[in-house]
Amino acid sequence: MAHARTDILDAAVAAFGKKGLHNATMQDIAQEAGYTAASLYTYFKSKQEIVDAMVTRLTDEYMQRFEEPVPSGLTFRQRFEIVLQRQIDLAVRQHNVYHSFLGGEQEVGPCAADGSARVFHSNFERRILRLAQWFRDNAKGDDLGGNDPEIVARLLFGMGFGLVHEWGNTADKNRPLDYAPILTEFFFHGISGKPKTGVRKK
Amino acid sequence: MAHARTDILDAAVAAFGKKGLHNATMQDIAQEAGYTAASLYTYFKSKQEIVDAMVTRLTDEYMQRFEEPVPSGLTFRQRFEIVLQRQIDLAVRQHNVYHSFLGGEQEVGPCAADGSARVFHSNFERRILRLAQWFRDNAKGDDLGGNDPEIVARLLFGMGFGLVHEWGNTADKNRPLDYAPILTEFFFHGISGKPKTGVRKK
Amino acid sequence: MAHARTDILDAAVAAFGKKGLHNATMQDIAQEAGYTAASLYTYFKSKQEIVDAMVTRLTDEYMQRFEEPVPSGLTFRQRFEIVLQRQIDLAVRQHNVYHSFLGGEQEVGPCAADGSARVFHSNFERRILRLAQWFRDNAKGDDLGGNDPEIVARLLFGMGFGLVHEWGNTADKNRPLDYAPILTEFFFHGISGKPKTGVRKK
Amino acid sequence: MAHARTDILDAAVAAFGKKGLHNATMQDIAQEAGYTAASLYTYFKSKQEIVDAMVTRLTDEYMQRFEEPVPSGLTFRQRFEIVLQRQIDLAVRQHNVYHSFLGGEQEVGPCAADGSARVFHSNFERRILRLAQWFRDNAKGDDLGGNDPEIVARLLFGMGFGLVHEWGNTADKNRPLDYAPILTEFFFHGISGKPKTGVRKK
DNA sequence: CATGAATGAGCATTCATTCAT
DNA sequence: AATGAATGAATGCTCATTCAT
Repeated sequence: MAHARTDILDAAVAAFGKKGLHNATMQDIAQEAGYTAASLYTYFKSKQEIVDAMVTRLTDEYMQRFEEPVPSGLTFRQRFEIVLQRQIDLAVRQHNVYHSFLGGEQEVGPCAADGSARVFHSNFERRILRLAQWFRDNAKGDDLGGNDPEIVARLLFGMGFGLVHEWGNTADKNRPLDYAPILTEFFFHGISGKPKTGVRKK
Repeated sequence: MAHARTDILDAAVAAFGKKGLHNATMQDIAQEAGYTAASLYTYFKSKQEIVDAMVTRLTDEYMQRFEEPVPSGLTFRQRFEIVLQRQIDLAVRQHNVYHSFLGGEQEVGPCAADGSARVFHSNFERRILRLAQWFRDNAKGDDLGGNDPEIVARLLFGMGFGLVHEWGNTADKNRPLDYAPILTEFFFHGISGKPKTGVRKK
Repeated sequence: MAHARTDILDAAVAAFGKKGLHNATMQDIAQEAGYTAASLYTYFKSKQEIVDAMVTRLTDEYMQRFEEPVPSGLTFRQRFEIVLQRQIDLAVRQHNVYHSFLGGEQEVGPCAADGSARVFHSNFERRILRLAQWFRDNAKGDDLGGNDPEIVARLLFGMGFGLVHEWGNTADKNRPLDYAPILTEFFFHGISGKPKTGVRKK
Repeated sequence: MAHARTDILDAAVAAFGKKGLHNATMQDIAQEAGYTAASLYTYFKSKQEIVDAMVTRLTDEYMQRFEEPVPSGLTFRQRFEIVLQRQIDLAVRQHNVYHSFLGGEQEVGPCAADGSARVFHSNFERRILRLAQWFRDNAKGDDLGGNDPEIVARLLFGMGFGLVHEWGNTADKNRPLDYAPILTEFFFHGISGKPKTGVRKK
């Protein structure tokens, strides 16, 4: 049942957020979901599958933020701010798994220890790449100041990560979330700030 | 013997880099170091102690980069570039543990079960805080454009992390490492780049 | 399930009886109980908990022998013989753990290393103390010949232990068990035996 | 060197007294003796050999107490008291290993686990048997009231053990040690005490 | 002789996973 | 569909013992 899967995934998010990917046991997830550990296997074939499903769902939400339409006729910076805000909102919702998740701790399944390389293109990377793509799709002309979209994506994503990181271990969800303006301003002009108008800067 | 401890720590870095903090067993570390698992206990009391020692060593190296003297008479930006370059060099050397390490995977030590909350101020945070302090010590007047040093530190550290992140799973150490100029330029002026044009700026 | 716990405890008694408290492994107990070692953890949290439960059960049986009612209107010596016989019967049943158990091998639990002295008032002592209490409750006037109940309890318990001790390493359960009269007679009159002769004792 | 062996045996007594036969490691013994663990192997082939040597020494001391001459012309009871006092003195000196030692914890060597029954005729038993022999050698006529010497030995030895047992876990060596009269009186007449003279006992 | 260093053999314990009910 | 019960496979850690120096 699709509904049960959703519940379990939610429980997994909670459990992983509390204890980390490894320390959270099937027991933990089950408890959080109101099931017994054995029952989880009705819906998922293994712990790994739960992790994968959770990761996919998390990533899908992220990817989807880029697909949602943006009002037309806006400048690059305006579109940037809209999408940025969306992602920050998402990060807030995901904050409790943010680390376990983005850290991309190289999962090595019980039997994968024998070196069978796992193509685990980290979520961090996947997200950055999608962001880079967004830049390519949206930044025209000199919008990026001539910078490589991927580099720019890395820088921006990293900034967001740095800003958001401290939430990781706290339950302080009430944090002022007006990070969008800070990020935007910094992204466009660095610490120097926008050269406001002509003669300024005496 | 101090030398054996160093070897083991190096082995631990390698093992953790390959398999992650949890998946790497004492066996793995021992093998990497040319010992048997039991032998490690001659030099470290537990796996946790190895992790701690490794973390301490890694963090110490980082912290030390800030202490090393900088030629006098330089502008803020010049000093910034010097320290930045140092840290990038370090990151290159540490790159294989960068994730396990910075991710700060919420270690739940064997004894943490009894609720004694371990104030594990993540390394990520610790480093950011040190960087913020550097800004406070070195940025005078309008050097930071009026921005909060901690926020700025978060943004910069995050950028560096984003840039460096992709190294994590690769062995490609031959990467062009001229990230310093990119970071510097971006840090000071964002994507817009330095306002080059004439009349501006008085 | 309470029944499985009982089975395991029985198995533990057998295993500890054969190999001693330390030498008997979880494997041994499991085998004796028809389980695998891992399964024991479904019913007991640790080996120590098995030991504790076993000790408690053993001690409870002993203590209970004192609570069971005794026909009224009997002399001290008659009551003594009844209770003594009960305890001997119990000792026969418990004989295979008698030593490991009574020896009270100073358990150093895994966590006792931190110096938290465990007041492990040995079972031997506990039993003696209970016996002393029985004397206090049942011996009136000159019944104890003016002797300290605790001393008397020690002497009696010791005698029983000495008599029963040889069973320890043998499977010879068919031993003549008419120890009660011997103990009783000795307890009351020592080797000299009851002064039978005529005029004495009015 | 015989002297080193003695020191090590003393250390073993101390170590075993503190931690028990199993919990005391070679390390512990070595430390107590002022050696390193490896050095012990210069003098003893194995831990088991240390245990055996210690046991032998302890038992020898016990046995010897019976060999020492007793003034001639004494009554059975007088000789009894002398020998008893000697043994109590010894017990005091040995008290810290008394339990581990007498309990005869069925040592199962690392490789003996396969059930190869070890004929470990417990020290407890050996001592009792020696005591029984003493009775046979010294009790003439009706001295034992017609009781079987071995039974009597068991009872007496047990009494002594019961009396002495509480020392086990304490360091209270200053205990009043006038147990000899108590034991003697009890041994000869039980709790009833000696029928002092004729008409007594109205 | 003494020991620092190293190790093989074990052991308690955990956990993802299976399966009969 | 749900679970109680059971377990195989690991893993961190301990310790008696060996041996080159």
